[in-house]
Amino acid sequence: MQLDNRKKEVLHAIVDDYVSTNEPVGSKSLIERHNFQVSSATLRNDMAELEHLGLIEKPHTSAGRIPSDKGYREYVNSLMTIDELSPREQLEIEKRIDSSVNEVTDLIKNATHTLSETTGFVSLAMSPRLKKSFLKQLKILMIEPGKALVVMVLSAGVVKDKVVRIPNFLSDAQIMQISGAIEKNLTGKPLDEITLVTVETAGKGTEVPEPLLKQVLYEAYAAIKQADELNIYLDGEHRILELPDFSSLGRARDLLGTLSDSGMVAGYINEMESAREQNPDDSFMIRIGQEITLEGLDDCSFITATYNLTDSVSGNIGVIGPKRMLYSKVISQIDFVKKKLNKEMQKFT
Amino acid sequence: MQLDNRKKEVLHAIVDDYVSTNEPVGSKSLIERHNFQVSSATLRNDMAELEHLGLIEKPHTSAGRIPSDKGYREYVNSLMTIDELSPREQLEIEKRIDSSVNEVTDLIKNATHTLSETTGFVSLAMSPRLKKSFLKQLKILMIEPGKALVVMVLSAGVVKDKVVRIPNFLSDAQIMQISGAIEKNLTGKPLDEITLVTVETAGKGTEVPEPLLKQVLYEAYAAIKQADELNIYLDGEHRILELPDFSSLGRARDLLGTLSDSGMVAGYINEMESAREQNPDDSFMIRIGQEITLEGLDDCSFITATYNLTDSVSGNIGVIGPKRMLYSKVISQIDFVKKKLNKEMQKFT
DNA sequence: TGTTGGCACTCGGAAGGATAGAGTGCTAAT
DNA sequence: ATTAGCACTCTATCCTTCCGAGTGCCAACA
Repeated sequence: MQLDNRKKEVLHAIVDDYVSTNEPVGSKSLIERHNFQVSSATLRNDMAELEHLGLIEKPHTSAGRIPSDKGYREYVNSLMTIDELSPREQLEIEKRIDSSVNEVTDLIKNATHTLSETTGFVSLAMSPRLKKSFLKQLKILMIEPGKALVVMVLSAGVVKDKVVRIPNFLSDAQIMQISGAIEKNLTGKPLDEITLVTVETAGKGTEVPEPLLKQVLYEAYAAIKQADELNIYLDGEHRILELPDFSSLGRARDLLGTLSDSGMVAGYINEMESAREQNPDDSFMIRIGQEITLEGLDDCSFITATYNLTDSVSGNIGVIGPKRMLYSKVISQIDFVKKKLNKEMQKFT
Repeated sequence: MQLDNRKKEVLHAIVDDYVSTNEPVGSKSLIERHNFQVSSATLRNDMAELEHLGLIEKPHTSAGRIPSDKGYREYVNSLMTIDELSPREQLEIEKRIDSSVNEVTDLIKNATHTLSETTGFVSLAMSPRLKKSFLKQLKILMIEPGKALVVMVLSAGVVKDKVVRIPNFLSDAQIMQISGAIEKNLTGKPLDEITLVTVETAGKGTEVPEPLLKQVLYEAYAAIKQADELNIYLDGEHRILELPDFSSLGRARDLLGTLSDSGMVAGYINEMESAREQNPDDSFMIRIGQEITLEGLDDCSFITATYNLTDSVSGNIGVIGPKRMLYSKVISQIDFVKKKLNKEMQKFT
């Protein structure tokens, strides 16, 4: 994109003004609010040019201009500068993220909630991708005849469990034997290398008769697989209704409808994440308007950062807000929450 | 409330018409849609009377009438008849509630989701009140130095756990000893009779030095207390935006804002539940419009039923919808979901 | 060549009637 | 107790008008 300096400034100013006023911005008000050393006619020429390039557009003939998706994109990529949060703001966030929790999940929910409160938008987080983490412990506890609890401790400091059904007449001792065998043989293996076959092999040494053993092993396998399922934590959905951008109701409905399908959202985030991994420079994933392929999010921007629980185990946290947002501010808020999250997570690993 | 038969019919007809059309209903359209053997003028007199009694009201002078909260109340208490769901509808619900889950919590979430889909409203459930259930098992598992998992199995067939911090240098054997002592002494005690003192007494017999022991016991106590905390499961919040009654946006915002505070909602449901326990005849709790003391729910009705996990352990499931709803239908839907839930829950106990 | 003042033109939104229609309450007759 | 008839009320809708912010373009200028 070849833009001379003044045109860049004009685009910058248009985005700023539109973000703060929610009104299409015209050449005259641009002159009034900013110190351009040229006349409004000159800006009009520049604006015509910017419109020609598809960076801004008119809602109708005799209105001012608003940034297009492409305009926001240019703004985000090359125009804006990101400041650090003020100490006050940092403190506020630090205070809200309760560091006394004992489980990673609670910490993430906490951070998500804080992020929604700080930005005023919908926030969301993806649970850590645990595929690369490995089993540190696995115990099967008898709950009652026919029912057991599989407890797994993962290298990332995460504890997962699942109630499973087992054959009625298995004894406590038998279960412990199986449990021990699995633990002995699978400890240290990354979750994504554990298959049904691996588990069955691991259980070979025990003296439990074949069909019963097989069932328990299958349930253990299912529990392990469930441990690395991804979860989405959403927060502050109601805030979307407070934004003037969504006063149209239909928009808000579509958005909330889409968000209620967490499988879809998780899929999309994964997609974004793999795109980001191509460019490891980007520490944020930013999708603006139509760039988002989820239904009902055309008027939104979707910004996430990647947090790290360990080197190989990461997840995402971010917000969904209107395209018309203070990008630099929101990005630094997400960034700070992410950093705080990373810091707190070290305690668990 | 003294109403002659025709006036009852008139009120009934007004509610029915208003529910189905969402328009204030006038005397003339009443004649058209129903077989009243009298003239519209007569109905006008009746309607004036009903208005005088506060059962219906006019949005403005020259409009038809709409039911007031009191009118809906009268309708719900004495006018409507509740039909069973059709076999088709029953089947639909049976099919949606997945009975293959292994945990009570999943079952409840499942039922809540189904209820929202069937009614088209926001649905919600309260987790079972476990105070009266008793401890069947309690195990403390060492996760790593300084960290342990407290696993509890309750009489109601519920498994709860919590990660807790413990003194770093406690050995596996010491933990097992404490765990065994607690289990031995507290098994069979209802949760609401377990206090910090009870737990501390239970731990007396062990050979673990005092301050360390005390810390572990405290953590165990906290885990037990956490087990009977109440949770709210919400579903289908976005559906509220599809209802014409909430097209005003402000209403929807307030509603979703209130619902996002689950502590508040839980408190309110508990309040309703204790009111219901005074009249054990009522199998439903129905609150209409202003009867609801939660902020932002003045245009809603709140209907819940009580499900039973065991005789003494129960929770609630229901919906929040617009006052203008098909009460009889919604009530039978909730009732059926509740019955199905009760049936499925037997598997767990 | 880039910049500027000037000007005619456009269009949406606010403001102000006018009108239709559904509904009401009241009165007098049955 | 019920009914027909009628004058009255109020909202929702449609039209028109009008204002003003904003535009594009042109001719003049540095």
